[in-house]
Amino acid sequence: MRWSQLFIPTLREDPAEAEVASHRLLLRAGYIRQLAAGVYSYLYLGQRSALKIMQIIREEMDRIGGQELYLPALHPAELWRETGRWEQMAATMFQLKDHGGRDLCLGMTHEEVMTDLARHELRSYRQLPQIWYQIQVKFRDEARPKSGLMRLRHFIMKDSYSFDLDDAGLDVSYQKHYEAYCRIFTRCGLTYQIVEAHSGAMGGSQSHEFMVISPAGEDRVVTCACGYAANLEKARAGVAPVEDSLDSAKPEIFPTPNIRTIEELAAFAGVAPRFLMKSVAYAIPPPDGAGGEGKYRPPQLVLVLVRGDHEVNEAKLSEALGGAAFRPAHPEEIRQAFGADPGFLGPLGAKDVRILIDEALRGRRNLITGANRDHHHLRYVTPERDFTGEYTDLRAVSSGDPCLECGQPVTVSPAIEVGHIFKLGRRYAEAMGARVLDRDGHLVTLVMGSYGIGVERILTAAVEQHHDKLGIKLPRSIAPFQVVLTPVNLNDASICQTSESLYQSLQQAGCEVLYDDRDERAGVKFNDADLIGVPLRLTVGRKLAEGLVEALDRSSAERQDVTIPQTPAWVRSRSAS
RNA sequence: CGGGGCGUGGCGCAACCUGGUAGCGCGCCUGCUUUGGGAGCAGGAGGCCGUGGGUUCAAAUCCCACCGCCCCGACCA
Repeated sequence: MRWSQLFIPTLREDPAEAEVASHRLLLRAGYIRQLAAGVYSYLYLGQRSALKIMQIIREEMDRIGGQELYLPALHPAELWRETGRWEQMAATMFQLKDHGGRDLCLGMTHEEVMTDLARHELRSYRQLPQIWYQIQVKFRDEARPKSGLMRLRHFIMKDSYSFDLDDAGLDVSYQKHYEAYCRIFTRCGLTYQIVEAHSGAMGGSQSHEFMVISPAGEDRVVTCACGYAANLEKARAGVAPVEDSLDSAKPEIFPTPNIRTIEELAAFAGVAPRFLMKSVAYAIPPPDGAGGEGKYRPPQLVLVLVRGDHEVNEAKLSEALGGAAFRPAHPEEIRQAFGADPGFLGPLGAKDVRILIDEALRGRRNLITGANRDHHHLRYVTPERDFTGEYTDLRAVSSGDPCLECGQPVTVSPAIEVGHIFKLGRRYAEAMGARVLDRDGHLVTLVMGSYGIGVERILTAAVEQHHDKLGIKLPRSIAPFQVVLTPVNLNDASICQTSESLYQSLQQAGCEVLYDDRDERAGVKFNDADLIGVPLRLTVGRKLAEGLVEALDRSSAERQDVTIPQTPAWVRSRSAS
């Protein structure tokens, strides 16, 4: 392609709204332009990269026997009501009405549509297993789109769904996806980490996420040198033992005027935060309609106790509460149940409150905690002796905690989620009646898996992992072009002629070549080439008299002179497939 | 949804506080010169100052409301 005829709107300056590197560079390099918050147009270069990513995904999905479909993005509400997700997902789903007032939505994922297809068409165990996938736009009304292509309201996802007769079949389909995903992310040039994941609102028994460690990431992963890796939502770790005083004193109230935070309390009491017990109050609202007409039912309050220097992990809390919806308790509710303001709460004397105690507090004694009286705390509080509750794992792991597998300190790192695989089990098939006859002629419910990859997130993560001050350094496999041909001065007849003929021969050799035939000064061309991230650059100029072009590897900065006849072969030897 | 910031030619910004015919850099167009890391000179095009209302002789500027975008938090498949 001749650059002079292409639309590659590079920007000399950083756009003001872009903060993270990938967002800034993709805008500057002319890959994308914003239409609205979380909605982007993919321009020529961006689309070329996206198509390469999608092709890699397609090849690897086909390789595990996946069959590509294309399903509607516009869904009738009834389908989502069948699984209860019309209401459950309402906050992030684009819901709309047609002229006749019928409820519709824009698909945020396709479990319902795929399962609908399966229940209508799959009749017999002989048809199983099936893996169906699509590469489709998804819509999510994100509360807060951000960081360019990192969190979008409108994005491309490869989503696949497996249908098996039994759990053993699902294990096989899941494993195939696991391996396909490894190949996909490796081929895209990403350094990634596979972590145990929380399956959240998707439901299901087992789940892994494919994460790219990056400061721009929104997720947090816990990793250990021994290989343990998990999403922070799910991660577990040990705690270093704490030496409590062996004093057998009874709880004793003491005044703590205006001391509301753990830090203030620790300083005031002259002890480290690990000797404090933090009390966090949550409320579980009663289900709608419960309790009869007009009868107010207060929410169930839950007091979560963690060590002073620990944080509550709400994903774990959700699990501990059996998936019930919960929220931080309101100040009035707290006053009602505890008789004190937040900051002075504790487990002693709380009325009608369920108490959950983090495992890290097991066996501790003589702790300091709130007295349920404003401006007062208690010391010498010992769990079991002074109060009781349910022990469970509720805290967020932090860097330095000992790994449960090997005892070494774990690390918490920010990461970009590029892929997620779930064992869904029978949840959707059961709700929607997707069944087949088994060998014995019995109707059995299908066992499903669901597997997603964010196409834009691969591009974003690749830019985050591969860039420098000058611009993008995309891996060859997903770069929009393999090589940029840069004549230093087109007014020089021999440079011009050589470049033209080199352009022809590179094309004939099957190289994806971007020919910078613009009437620009060399500096402009070099800077643009560096910015847009084409892996190889061929400079036609100074050394032409010796019959040489200068080759540059953008990534390694390695330079090499190549004779003109050898150039196409040299490029091909360094190009992706 | 809570907190903060910002909206002025394509991009980055100034003018706003202290009201009086809108300016700078980059980019764009034309010509000449130049040509290996974002050239020089000369000439030129391009702006409902986010939207609506109000105050005023007069509003980009002051007041009110709304919309949009960004950041932090909450939320998140």
